[in-house]
Amino acid sequence: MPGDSSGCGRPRDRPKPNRTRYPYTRRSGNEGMFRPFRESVESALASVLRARELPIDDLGLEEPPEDIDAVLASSIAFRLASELGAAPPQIAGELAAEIDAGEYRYIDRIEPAGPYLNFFPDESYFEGTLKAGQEPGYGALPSRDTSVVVEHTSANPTGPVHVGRARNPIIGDAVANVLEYAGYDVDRHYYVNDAGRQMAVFTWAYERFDESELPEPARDRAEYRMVRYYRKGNEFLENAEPDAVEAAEAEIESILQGLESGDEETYDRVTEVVDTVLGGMRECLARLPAEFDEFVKETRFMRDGSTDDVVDRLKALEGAVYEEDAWQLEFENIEKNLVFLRADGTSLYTTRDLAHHEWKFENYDRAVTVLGEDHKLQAEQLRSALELLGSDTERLESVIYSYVNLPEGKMSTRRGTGVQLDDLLDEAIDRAREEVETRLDDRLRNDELDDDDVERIARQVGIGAVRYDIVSKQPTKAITFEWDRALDFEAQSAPYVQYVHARCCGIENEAAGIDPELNVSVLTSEAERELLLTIARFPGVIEAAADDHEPHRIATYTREIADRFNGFYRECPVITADDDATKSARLALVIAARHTVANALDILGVEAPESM
RNA sequence: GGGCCCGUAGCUCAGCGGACAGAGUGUCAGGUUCCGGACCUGGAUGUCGCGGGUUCAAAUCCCGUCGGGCUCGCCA
Repeated sequence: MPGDSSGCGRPRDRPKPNRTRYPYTRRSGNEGMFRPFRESVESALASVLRARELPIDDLGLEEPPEDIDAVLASSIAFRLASELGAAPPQIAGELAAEIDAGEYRYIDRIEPAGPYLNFFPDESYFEGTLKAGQEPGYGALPSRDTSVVVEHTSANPTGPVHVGRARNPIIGDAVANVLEYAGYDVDRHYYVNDAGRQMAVFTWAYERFDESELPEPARDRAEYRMVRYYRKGNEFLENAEPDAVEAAEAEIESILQGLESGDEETYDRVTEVVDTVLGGMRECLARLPAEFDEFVKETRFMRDGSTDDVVDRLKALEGAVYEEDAWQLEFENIEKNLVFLRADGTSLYTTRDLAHHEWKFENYDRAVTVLGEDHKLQAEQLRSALELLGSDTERLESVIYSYVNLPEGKMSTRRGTGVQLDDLLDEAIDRAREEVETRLDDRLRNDELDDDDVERIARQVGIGAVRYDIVSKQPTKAITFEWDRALDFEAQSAPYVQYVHARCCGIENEAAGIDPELNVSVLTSEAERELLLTIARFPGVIEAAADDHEPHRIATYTREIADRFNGFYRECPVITADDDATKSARLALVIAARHTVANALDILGVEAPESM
């Protein structure tokens, strides 16, 4: 949906925080040749079908199997068989003969292969790919002039980020990245649940208990110090004398009421706790790194009156009922009612989230939310309620992931069970460091890594491996966390791809006296051609991954291009090639491959080391 | 019990209407006087959970069934 749908000042006017990870990409992109080639194929097919007065709504386009070096194929002949009363292979042959490939850009020839039509690229396709690949921003698609807010993580500020939730920032960051590469104007939001009962309990506990009553924090950082109050408070509420619990509940209730009525003093008390804990959590997330343009607090939508407004409009809806001392909304296709106002007049999380999402719709063209599968029902209710309130919910999309569990069960901040993300990252870095050090002795390359390099590589490889492991799988698949599996650097992992990038850098460094040249006429070997074809596909992969919010496709692609590059590396020496023309052309190919790998890794949030 | 998600090689996973179901790992056998061996080459390995159906074509869509996860709070 191009263009502006609700006209309004967008937050993109605000200065963005410094996200230093993206040194060159996403601004000066180059979309390369794949999509233009596909357009040519589409118009070629459409034209021949139109001439026969056949429908053109489904061209049956697909990518051919690996052993066929066509860029695209069509299975249209199957669909026409009954209508034309001929066998698919015959139809394919006729169609191929009726299309004059010369009339269409980038298409060299069209060959029937049984029932299929294969579309082969001409030299300009390879030339254009090599040229586009020279640009650091290769792969990034043209601007769509459409703003998207990606909300992810949004973990309650109750304590350290544990691995159970780690999928959220990792998937969320990659979804935001791939949308950015696909030409959307992206903002990343963390929605802060600072108005719920959990925060009232936390605030009460923080004020009620003294640090001397608490155990040592597991780590010297804000959220680790603070979570001790939260756990202590919850333990108290479960085990203390009834009178004491009652008094505590009264205090908690007064905090909730204070927030609801907009009491400044209450707000300040809660905010102190929220901001302190959140500050620590941000430091943890920054290690991934997952950074945000804005932390949006739900109290904002209570204080500005928009939640009250939503409540009034909900009450006026046909499905609104007052039952069992609460205002509820009935849905046609969801069994469970949405309770949106308690008898005491306080709102609920989803009520505030409705106001939040209306605000998103006012400020962005589209909204994507990354959330755990346990929130799925709530998300469906939210969508339906928004629809009833008059929003166009086509603009809202969810990415659902299932939780990472321990072999022994769920992780819980409140109970203090689970593996902290900090611990996982530390362990990953430690194991990566060991790996670097054991490999130090038998490195072929003579480039003297110093201690800082070792530390850098350990961090890039260790954190990269954790991210890659999570982002490379479909989010809907359940994961049981096991240390050795999560930290396996062999397998299909980040280091394998990172190594290709480092190899490219190594070659480029050695190639000091050689100038890259965009001369595909000397890149004739199968390995060179296949690498170029793989590079050419990159923008198409980005487009598909962005359309479906599936960053794991980028991870699959990184393995393919890494395989292709290693094949090229084996067959085709660059520095020691026979003649200068070959050296220069191959160097250009290495550069294109490096940009492609770097940008694919960038989308995944994995660093691309120059040496390792 | 109702709803949703997942079930593909021993293990971890791609593929999600079309050309013989693919990788990695593990296992077996090999490869570096040559740009980075965290690499590469080759062999072996599958009732795509099971049973029906739709289709010219099903791992892919539909129905049923079994196994696992999530969910069905005036929590978030």
